Amino acid sequence: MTSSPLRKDAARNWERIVAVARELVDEGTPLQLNDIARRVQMGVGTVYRHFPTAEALLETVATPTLEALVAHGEKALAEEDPRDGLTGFLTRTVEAQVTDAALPPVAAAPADALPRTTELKRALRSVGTRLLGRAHDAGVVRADLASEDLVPLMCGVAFAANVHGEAEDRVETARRYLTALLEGLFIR
Amino acid sequence: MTSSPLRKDAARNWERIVAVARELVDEGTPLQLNDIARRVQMGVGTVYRHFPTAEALLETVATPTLEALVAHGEKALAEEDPRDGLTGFLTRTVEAQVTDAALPPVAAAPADALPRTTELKRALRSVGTRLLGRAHDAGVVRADLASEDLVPLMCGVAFAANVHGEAEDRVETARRYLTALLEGLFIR
Amino acid sequence: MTSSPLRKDAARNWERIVAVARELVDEGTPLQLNDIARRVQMGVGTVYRHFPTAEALLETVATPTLEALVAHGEKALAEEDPRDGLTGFLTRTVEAQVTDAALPPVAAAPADALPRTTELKRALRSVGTRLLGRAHDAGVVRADLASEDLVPLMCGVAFAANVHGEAEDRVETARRYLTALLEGLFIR
Amino acid sequence: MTSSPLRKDAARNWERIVAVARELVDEGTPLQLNDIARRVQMGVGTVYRHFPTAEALLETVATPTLEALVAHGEKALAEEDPRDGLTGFLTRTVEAQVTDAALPPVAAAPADALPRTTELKRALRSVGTRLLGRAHDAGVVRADLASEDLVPLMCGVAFAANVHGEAEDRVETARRYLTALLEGLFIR
DNA sequence: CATGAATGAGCCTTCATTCAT
DNA sequence: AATGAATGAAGGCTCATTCAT
Repeated sequence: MTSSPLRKDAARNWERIVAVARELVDEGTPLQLNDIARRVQMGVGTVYRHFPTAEALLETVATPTLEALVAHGEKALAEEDPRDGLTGFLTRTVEAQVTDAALPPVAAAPADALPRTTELKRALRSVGTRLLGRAHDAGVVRADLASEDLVPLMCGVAFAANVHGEAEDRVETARRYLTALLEGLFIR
Repeated sequence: MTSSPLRKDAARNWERIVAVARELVDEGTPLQLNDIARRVQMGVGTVYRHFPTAEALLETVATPTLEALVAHGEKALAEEDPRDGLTGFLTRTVEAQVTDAALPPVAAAPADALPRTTELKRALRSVGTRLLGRAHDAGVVRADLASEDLVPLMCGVAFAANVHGEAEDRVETARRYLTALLEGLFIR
Repeated sequence: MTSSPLRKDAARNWERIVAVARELVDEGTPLQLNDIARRVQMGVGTVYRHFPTAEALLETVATPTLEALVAHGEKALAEEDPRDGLTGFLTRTVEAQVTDAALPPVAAAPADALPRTTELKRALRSVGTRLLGRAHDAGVVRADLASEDLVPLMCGVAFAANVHGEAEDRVETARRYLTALLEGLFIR
Repeated sequence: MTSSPLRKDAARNWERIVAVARELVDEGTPLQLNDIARRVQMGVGTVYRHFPTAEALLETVATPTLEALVAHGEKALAEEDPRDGLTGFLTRTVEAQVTDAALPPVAAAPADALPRTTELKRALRSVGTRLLGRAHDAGVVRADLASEDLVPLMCGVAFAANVHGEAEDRVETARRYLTALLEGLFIR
């Protein structure tokens, strides 16, 4: 009844798969479970057991980033200035989207493959809502900006930066776009 | 032998293909030349003769909208107020992107399939540049906003609206997002 | 009842087609009637009227070379030495096969598309037979060498030279191979 | 995960495919992977998994013959008379080319699909070179005959025999042509 | 005669998913 | 649990040939 040693094996496999998937995402290669199985030297079946779909794997790859964003958001709630808190959070979010190719599709997807993802996205919206609420309460933000707009807007900014150019200054560009947008969202 | 404007029957086929493609685009179905051939009851070869790739067809579908945008842009140059001119143009652009599903992929694509598309996109950027130039000259717009940013930003706004919800209020949402952004772009 | 002016047109078209086909053959491009129609700026139908199949066109392209070979063969009959006559003829034949890419397929084909080709190939075999006959009569050639072997052997030599290398020394190589073969065919 | 020599069932499929391919080759039908899949009653994917291209399959079909030729060549090295050794080897080679329709395209192809084929062709050239070397050393062969000429010449002889007639006496014809050629290659 | 649009069989290839081993 | 062979629908594209204009 002790946790069998297979557990360890399985865990290692899981890690290997995710690691390789991360590499593929980083180099812009579309995730295909067959392809991954070959690269990690496992049977397709094994990969499928761990990740029933490519989306599930992608979401898993994106998870750490999502977690970090949530964590950052929580911290931002401790900021003195509501405006700075919200700004910092949104900036981080946009940077993450532009930096981590796993994020945009996960963030924009209407449906999730993993419960964990749903949970994290909810948590993210939740901090966003709270941060925005503080800003609203302080009267520093446009009244017609709802918390449901935050994610779409961040996706939009990241998307715009990607359209701008495939170059390496996308973070730069994204920040510039976000700055302009925030300028419009906040009340002076 | 003279490259005539297309024979009557061929022209009819061309129209049928484009019409069906437009329907598919509207209902969100991805364009596939084989699929289209089946639907229009023509041999695949016929469709391929008219449109060598799905992109070419998509661009053809998008063409009227692009033309309308360019036309509107030209008119906007006649506006008294540089700010109104630019705003009107960008609004139309965003509305078009949200309204016509053929536009976003064409607008965001780094390469075009048809010369006509390249031409239209160039024309569009051109009016945009001129409208922005007037605004710059009048000192009503952020100095760091370059004309190369216009297209990406409009794509971003439209994308954000699409992420927000698949519902029918996307135009509404897009306008709202654009308003906020413009608020940030223009100098008060 | 006078030969209509269309004749002239048609003749010019015919020439254009053959000229372009020759170019294609020379550059190793496979002959496709559609392709050719585009290049000569004619309707496919026109090309088809002149040449019902690609083979017919290829044979037409090969015709002048075949005629030259026949002509040379006739002259070779006038040579004093039967051996020299045959040798010269075969050398020319092999050179032609290696030099003119239209020849090998036509020579090796079991069936012809054009009567003219059949005629020429027959004429060629005929001179070959007569030249070989003279050599036989003079007792300078292996008894088991039949006139039906001449064409295949020349095709074989050319083919060998082509296999040897795609380089430009194929004529050279072909001559070397033919020399060796002739050494074996003639009696010393 | 260890690249095992193939699972039992997979091996059976492999054999079936190769067997059917061999039949097709023998009856002169061009190899098409889809066609084969249909004939062996397997999914196309299965055939593609085993043989990525038609060439790979063709080479696989040709492999046993190539192996036999190499084996024969090795034995020929043991022959007393260098001339007999070389003659025997070349005869076998030509016979194989005329007998096995899989051989000519593989032999004449400038590039190979399978490493095994490259290996075998190299081995074949190698024995050829050694056999020719012995003949050269014994001074029984034309000085201008290089080992690179062997393959082309054998291909040429086989080709000539095929041109001669599609009949069943091609082996006969090929032998006759080879005899004549050898007569010219060896020094009396 | 010339034109060239239309045809559509036919070939190639990929990939998500299942399932026997 | 792991494996990886098998599947086959699906999509892409070409090209020889016909025939209405």
